[in-house]
Amino acid sequence: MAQHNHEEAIRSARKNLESEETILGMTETFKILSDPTRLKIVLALSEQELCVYDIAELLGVTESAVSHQLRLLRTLRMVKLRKEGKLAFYSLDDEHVEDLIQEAKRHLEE
Amino acid sequence: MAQHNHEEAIRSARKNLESEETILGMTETFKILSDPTRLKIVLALSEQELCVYDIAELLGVTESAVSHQLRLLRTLRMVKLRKEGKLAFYSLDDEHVEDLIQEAKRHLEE
DNA sequence: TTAACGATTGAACACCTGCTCAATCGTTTG
DNA sequence: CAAACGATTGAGCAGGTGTTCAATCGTTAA
Repeated sequence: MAQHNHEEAIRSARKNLESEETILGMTETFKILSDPTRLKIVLALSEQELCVYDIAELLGVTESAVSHQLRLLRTLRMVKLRKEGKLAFYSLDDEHVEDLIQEAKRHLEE
Repeated sequence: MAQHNHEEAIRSARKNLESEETILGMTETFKILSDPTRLKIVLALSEQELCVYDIAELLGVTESAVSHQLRLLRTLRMVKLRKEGKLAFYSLDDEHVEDLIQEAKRHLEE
């Protein structure tokens, strides 16, 4: 005998879905933090600004790779840029990012 | 004149980096939530369990696609499974996931 | 001015991801 | 039993992602 009402379950669950636009915005946020290089960059910038050269040295990757990733982070307004001579100093441009990271860390610990 | 001490900046920033293992764990968490289909599944399950058929209907995708994604979500212990006859009921297996999602939503709204 | 340095850019490449499709399994129904 | 249904699986494919490499730009130092 059928004990499960498909239509009712679907109707009820639909209430918890966000709009397509909100969904895509949220997945973009998660995606930008889902790459080790980018996450390390955000962590490195959590308490101070750094130039591209320093980030590359710190992470052991080329400046080119860092520059490409910083471009993505800038597009999503996660970091901002300050130019000084030939140096480009980057810093965090969003106070919520660190909360997200702390939450993810908490998820791992338990 | 050089006004920026590269070595000191790098040394200081290194303190904010987590271990490689922690970094990878965090990026995995973000990655699993960075796909629209998977995020919708998690949202749909936020207040009730659902079978694969219902999730597929709700999202307008095939049961196969849902099953593939549920497998990934189960691997990361984000959802758990309860079998009842020929139905497979899935539900959330992590109370931190919703906090992460709320944080991402807050990030969008401001 | 020339050379060196920090940074950026675009193309190319290898790798990964998510879906479709078809086959299959387990359970229930006729 | 056979048929139907819900679910799973694996191969294959199209699209996306992150890095390297080489070329280039802007600024500073020689």
